[in-house]
Amino acid sequence: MADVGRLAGVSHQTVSRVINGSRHVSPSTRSRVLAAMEQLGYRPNSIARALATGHTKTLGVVSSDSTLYGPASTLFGIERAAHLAGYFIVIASMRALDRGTIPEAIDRLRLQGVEGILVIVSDADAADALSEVSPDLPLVAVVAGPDRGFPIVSVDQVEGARLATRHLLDLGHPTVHHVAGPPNSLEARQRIAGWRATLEEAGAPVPPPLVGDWGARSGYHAGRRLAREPQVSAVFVANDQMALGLLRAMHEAERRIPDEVSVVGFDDTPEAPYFTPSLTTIRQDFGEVGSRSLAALVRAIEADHSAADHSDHRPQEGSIVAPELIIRASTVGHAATSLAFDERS
Amino acid sequence: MADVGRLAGVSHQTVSRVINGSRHVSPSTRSRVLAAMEQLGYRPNSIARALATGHTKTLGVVSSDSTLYGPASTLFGIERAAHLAGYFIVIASMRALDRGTIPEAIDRLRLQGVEGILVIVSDADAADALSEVSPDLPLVAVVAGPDRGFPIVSVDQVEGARLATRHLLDLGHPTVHHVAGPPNSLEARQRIAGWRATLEEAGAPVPPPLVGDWGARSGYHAGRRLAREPQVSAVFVANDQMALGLLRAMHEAERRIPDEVSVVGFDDTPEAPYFTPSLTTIRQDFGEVGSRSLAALVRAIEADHSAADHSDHRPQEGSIVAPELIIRASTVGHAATSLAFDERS
DNA sequence: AGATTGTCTGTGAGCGCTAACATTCCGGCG
DNA sequence: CGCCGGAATGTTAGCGCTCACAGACAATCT
Repeated sequence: MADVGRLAGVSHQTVSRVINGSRHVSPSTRSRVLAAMEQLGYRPNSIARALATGHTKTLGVVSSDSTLYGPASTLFGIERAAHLAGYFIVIASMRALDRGTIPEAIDRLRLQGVEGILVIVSDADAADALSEVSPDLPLVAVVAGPDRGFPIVSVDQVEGARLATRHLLDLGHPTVHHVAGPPNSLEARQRIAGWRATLEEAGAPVPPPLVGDWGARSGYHAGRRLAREPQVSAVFVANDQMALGLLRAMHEAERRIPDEVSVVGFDDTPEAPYFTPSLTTIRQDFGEVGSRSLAALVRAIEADHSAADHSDHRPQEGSIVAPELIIRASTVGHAATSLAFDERS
Repeated sequence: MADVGRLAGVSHQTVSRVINGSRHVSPSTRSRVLAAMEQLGYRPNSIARALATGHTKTLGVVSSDSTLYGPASTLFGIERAAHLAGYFIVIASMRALDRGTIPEAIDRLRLQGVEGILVIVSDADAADALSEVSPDLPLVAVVAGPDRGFPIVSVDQVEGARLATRHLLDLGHPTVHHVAGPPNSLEARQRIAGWRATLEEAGAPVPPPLVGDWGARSGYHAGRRLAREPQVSAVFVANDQMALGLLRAMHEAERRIPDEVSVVGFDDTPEAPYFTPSLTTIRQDFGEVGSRSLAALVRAIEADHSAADHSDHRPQEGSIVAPELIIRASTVGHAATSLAFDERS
């Protein structure tokens, strides 16, 4: 920087002013400095700047290392939004999102100098552990469920489950069976809650939900169980992968879909239209969740910088994204909802 | 740090020595310092350390923002390995991996102070652009194809395609049709090459490959085309998602699988066993690719630190991971390869 | 005994930048 | 004509840490 200044005939501080776009630099000086920077191939050192300013322009994302469609999509939504906002994303993934690993990951990121943290969390225990994290850093959670003292952004899981269940009831099914996600998953719990509430409101019996682990395999096993029960006519499966397994099991058992059994999934993965039959499901806009959560975090950070009172770093504004019912052939057999329809959209 | 030193009755430098595990600190001093750190809640500032040492312990990953199974799995493999090696990962994703965006992303990361860069690249033009990136930073590419002047880690795509094609030929099919990935994808090209070479070696005719875009939808359209041609008895599809679409199209056309048409996919996504029928495919160990590429990068960086000669930052050691054929019901109908088999493993 | 080695600790400088204040210069005002 | 204020620039002092060196002291060797 001093070299640039020397070449341009100014002080290092004026170079700094040019870099930071200060208004108090004359146009001629500015262009001389820019030329000198160009000539010397100067690149500002963001580490030194971070040390001097205390701002790293870096955010941490804590995530499971799962390659499930949801978390991965959310992560990329976050990265895109961060890029636009001028922030970098450093990731701390973990095999298991349990009570212990969350604080550890947050600590790693804190040491690394991030200005704020986004946690993509599904496990209930892990979410509880979040409340105990010391609030010295802005933090936003992408997590289903009730308020926990920091901003939350997520898709409305209860509403999604309601849409799915109501759709099946509206089709005339006496009740709707449910293949749930793992018991520790907050999303799974919320989907159970939405499903149950909708059945109860309709006065329909509430069969015991089967429990899966999000994987196609567990959906397959649930499907085998359900296929054996002749009265099962409608199933709401808590994600598309499990729904795939269930479709497979129904196919093996020669239970025709949707004539004998209607199936609704959750997520609307890109493959869902190409299942056999194509899957009615609940679309979640993960990209939107990612960008909204990032926006909330950036707001919190920038409020923090301007606020004199640095006591509470946990702003309250969260955001709920609405889910959407996508009707396909696993619930309704007629042409308007066939593949051809999907292909147009 | 000075405060800690004062409390422990030593200089700041001794505190630094304790933090960095220097051997030249007496046990009693060390424990006094540790106690003082604990008492004051001291956290070392990694930014300041990075400024002083020049090492940020941070690596950049350039990746498309796709949520395809392959790139996402590789990314998490990288993160896991980086964690173990004591490095942080900052990601720079991009919508389109074309010629222009790669250098831009690398520049962003460079400014941010990363010590090395991993590029997960599929697009041929983007890979070409890589060769023009100034070699002032260690760089490892996760990319299919020939040597380009920097270390490459990938799965052997040609071999994978050979395994798939040979498997189908061994089953007695006169030839094997191919649904390829997008023309710009290096993986797609390598898979075409392996498929074509295997057919030619066997003296089988080489039908023109159909072109897809990795999405299930394009596989579906390819499937509709192929289903119309009665002589088609074996299809090698360049990834599992497209294979799903193709299975769907065959099902609609009432072409029975594997009796009339045998299908092999590529990737072995977690869902592949639950397609209808379950999909024979080529397994790629993406996690292994991730960790090997990280290891190669870390080696390059650490060689760099110790080497007096800082002229060439492009070590030549790459690594090729072997693919594996997973036989399931889309090519062989008998019991040994049914779901039950998969479930055991 | 003196010289030599080794261990432990302290001192000062500086990594590259920005914040705060100081200075210069200029035009416009009474 | 002198004074004031604002724009442009310079000066100084850190940000929190590590590096290179220097010093103190004990143990070992000749």
